Amino acid sequence: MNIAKVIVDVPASSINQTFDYQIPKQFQGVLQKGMRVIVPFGPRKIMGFVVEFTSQTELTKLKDILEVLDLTPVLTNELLELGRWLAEETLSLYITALQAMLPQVLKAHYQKELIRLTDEEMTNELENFFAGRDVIPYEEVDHSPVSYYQLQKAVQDGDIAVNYLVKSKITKKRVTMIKPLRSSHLLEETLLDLSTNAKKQHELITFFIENPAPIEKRTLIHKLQTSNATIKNLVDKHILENYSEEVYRNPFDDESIVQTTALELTEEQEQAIIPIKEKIVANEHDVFLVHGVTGSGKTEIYLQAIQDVIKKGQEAIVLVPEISLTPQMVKRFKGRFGSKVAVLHSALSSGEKYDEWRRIHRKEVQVVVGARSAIFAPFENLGIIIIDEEHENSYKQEDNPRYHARDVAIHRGKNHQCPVILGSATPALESYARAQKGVYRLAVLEKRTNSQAMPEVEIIDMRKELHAGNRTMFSRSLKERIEQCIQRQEQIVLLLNRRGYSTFVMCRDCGHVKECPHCDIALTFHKNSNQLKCHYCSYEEPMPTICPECSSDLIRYFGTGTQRVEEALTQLIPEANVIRMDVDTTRRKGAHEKLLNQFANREADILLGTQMIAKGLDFENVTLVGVLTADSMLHLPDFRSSEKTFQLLTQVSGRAGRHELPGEVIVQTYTPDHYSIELASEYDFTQFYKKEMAMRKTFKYPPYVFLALMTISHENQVKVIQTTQKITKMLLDHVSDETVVLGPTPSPLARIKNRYRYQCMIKYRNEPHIRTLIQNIIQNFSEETRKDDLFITVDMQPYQMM
DNA sequence: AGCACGCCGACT
DNA sequence: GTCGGCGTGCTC
Repeated sequence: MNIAKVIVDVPASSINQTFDYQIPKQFQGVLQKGMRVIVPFGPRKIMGFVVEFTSQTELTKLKDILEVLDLTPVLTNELLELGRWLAEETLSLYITALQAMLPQVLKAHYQKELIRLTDEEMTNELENFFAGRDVIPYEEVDHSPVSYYQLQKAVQDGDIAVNYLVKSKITKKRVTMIKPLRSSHLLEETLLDLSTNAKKQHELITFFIENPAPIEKRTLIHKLQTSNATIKNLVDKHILENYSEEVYRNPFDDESIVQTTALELTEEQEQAIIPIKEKIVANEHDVFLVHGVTGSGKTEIYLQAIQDVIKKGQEAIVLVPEISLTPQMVKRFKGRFGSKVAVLHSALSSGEKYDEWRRIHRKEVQVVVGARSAIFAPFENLGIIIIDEEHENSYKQEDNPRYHARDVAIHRGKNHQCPVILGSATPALESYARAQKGVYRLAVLEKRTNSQAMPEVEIIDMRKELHAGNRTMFSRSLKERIEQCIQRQEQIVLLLNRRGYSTFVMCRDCGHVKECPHCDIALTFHKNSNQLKCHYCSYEEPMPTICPECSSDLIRYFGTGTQRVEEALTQLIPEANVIRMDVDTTRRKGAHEKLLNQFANREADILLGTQMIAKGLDFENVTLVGVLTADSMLHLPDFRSSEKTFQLLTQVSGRAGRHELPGEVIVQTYTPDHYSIELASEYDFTQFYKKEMAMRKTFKYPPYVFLALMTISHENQVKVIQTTQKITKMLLDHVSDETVVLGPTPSPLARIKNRYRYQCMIKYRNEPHIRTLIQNIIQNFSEETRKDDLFITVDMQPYQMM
C-alpha cells in the first residue's frame, strides 16, 4: 500500500478523478486518508487530499508525494464518503465538495517565483530585472520590460528556473505570557533586595508570590495598573520571564455568561422529547419534525436532548440560521454546556473560524452551534443533529456545491445512526408533507411556555389609506399605536420587508429608470455616497442631476430603503427614538450586537430593520410589531413566495408580547385578502398548509415534484437561446412522459455582467437517471464550455430561481 | 484550472 | 531574430 490516490485541487471536470502518487519512505506509515498533501501536477505543485491507498496502478511511472501538510487527517473517513455523495447529489466536483467541508484557511494558495541558476552574464533586460537578486516573485514580470519570450528561452537554457510554491494562510494567534522565574520564597527574598522606591516592581513581585501561575501580559497590566516598562525591568533582571504562547481566539465574552440548568418541561415538551430520547438511547436514526409555535420552548427540548447525548459521550451539531445566530442564542448554549460548545458562523474572522474548527477537530468540544456549513463539523461520534428554524432559506448553499444542509444532516444522521431534529414554528412545506406521510415523526407544541396568547394581528389595507388621502408609508392606525406605545414607554419593532423593493431612480417627467449598463436591473441609490450602484456587478456611477433621456431635472429616487423610512418616521413622530438595522449600519464587526444591546437597554423606542430583525430576537418590553410592506415579496417570480410571506409574518408576530406584557401586531398590505397574509394573521398553519399544497399540486411544484434548474449563460443572446433550446430537447428525448421540461426561459435576471442568462426547468417525480442524464448533456457541451466561454450551471434543488 | 508547446502572423 | 496571440492537449 505505498501508493496514494489523491484528489487534486483543480476544479475542472476533466480532473474530477483520483491521481496516483508514490508515497516516499519517510511518509509511509504516517500518511493517512483525509490528510492534505502537496503533489507535483504537470509542471506545478498543488495541494490535494489523500482519499485512498493502493498497492497497484496501471501507470508505469508515478511521481512522489512532495509534502504532507497535516499531522492528523483533516477529513474523517465519513466526511470523505460524505463528500463523494455530496458531489454526486449536487452534480459538483469532488474537490469542491471537500473544500466546502473545511475552514477557508486550509485552502492552499499558489505562488510562483523565478530563481537565477547561472553565474554567467544574461541579457541586459534580464540582468536589470534581477538587479543582483537570486530569487524574485513571478508577478514582477508583469511590471517589467522583460518579454515572456526571453524568459522562456532563459528557462529552456537552464539559466532561470520557475519555482512553484504552495502556501497556506493559517495563522495561529499568540499572546505574550509572563511567569516568575523563581519560586515564591525566593521571590520574597528578592523583595527584600529591592529598592524601596520601586513601588510598582514591589507590587508585581508580591502578585507573583501569591499567584505563581503564568498570566497573560495584557491581563497583568490591566489588573495591577502597571506598565510594560516595569515588567521589562524585572524580565531584564531575570526575575520574570516573557514568552509567547499559542492561544485560540475567543470571539465570545465567556465571563458574562450565566450558567443555567435544565428547566422543568411542560407536558407538551415532555411528550415531544420522549421519542427523541428513546432514539438516542437506542442509537437509531430517525427524523423528527418539531412544529412548535414561537415561544413554545423548542430550544429547551434541544438542550435537554443534547444533555443526554453528551452524557453518553457523544457529540451534537446544532444548526441555526445565519441571521439568528445572535449572541443571545449563543449564550443559551454556552450557558448550559459551557466550554463544551464551539460556535461557527460567518461573522467570525477566518482565523476565529479556524480556531473553533480546531477545537472540534481536537475533540475539545462536544457541541457545535453554527450556520449551514457547521453541518460538516468533523465529529466522529455524533449523537444528534438539530436544525432550528428548518424552513430557513439560508440552509441552502447558493453556489457549488449547491447543497441543502437538511439533506446533509439526514445523510450524516444515517451514517452515525443518530436522530435528526427539525424544528420550526412554520415548517417548510416539504418537511411537513413528509411528516404527514409518516417519513418523519411529527411533534406539535401548541402552547407557549408563558401561556400568553399569540398577539392579536390587525391587517391594514393600504389601498384604503391611499384613498383616504394618506400618502405616507405609515397607516393612521400604525402611527397612533406607535405614539401610544411610546407614551407607555414600551418598545416597537418595525419590519421593512425590503426584498423586491429597492431605491431605484426614476424620472418623473418621462418615466425613465436608470439601469445598469451590464445587467438587466435597476441601479440602487446610495444616499451617503450619492452614487448609483449595481448589486450584481458593482458598477457605480454618480447620481445624475438631470434625466439622461429627456434632460428634465425632475429625476428622483423611489422605493423604500430603511434610511428613507427612518427619515419619514422621525418626521411623522418627532419624539420617536429610532435604531435602524440594515446592511449599512451592521457592516462593522460587533455593530449588530451593539445595536441590539442598545435596544435591549431601552435606549430607543423603535427598532427598524429588514429581515434580520424578524428572527429569534427576544425583548421583553416590545409590545408592538409593525410590518410596513407585508406583500413586497409576494409578487416575486418564485413559487415559494406565499410560503415565505406566511413564514415571515408568523415569525415577526412572535416578537411581540413574549413576556408579561401583551403584544399586538399591525400588518400593512396592498393585498389584504391573500391567503398567506390572512392565515398568518390567524396563526393557522394547518389551513395554510392545505391551501398551499393544493396550489403546488395544480402547478406541479415541490413537494409534488422534484425540481432541477439549468442556467445557461453567454455574451451572445442568440447562442444562449439556441443552446438552451438544444438542452431542452435533449432532456425531453430522454425523460419519461410524466416529466415536464420548461424552457428556454429568460432567467429572472436575464443579463448579469454582460452575459445573457436563459434557463431550463425540469419537474420530475420519478427519474432515477436524471443526474447521469444532465451530466451527459453538460459533457456534450464541454467543448463549448471550454473554448467558447459558455457557462452551464445546475441546481438540483433550486431555492432561488435567479 | 493552468501550463507548455507549436504554429502563425507581424514587425524590424 | 523577436515578439504576442491563439488553439490544443495534458496533468498520476
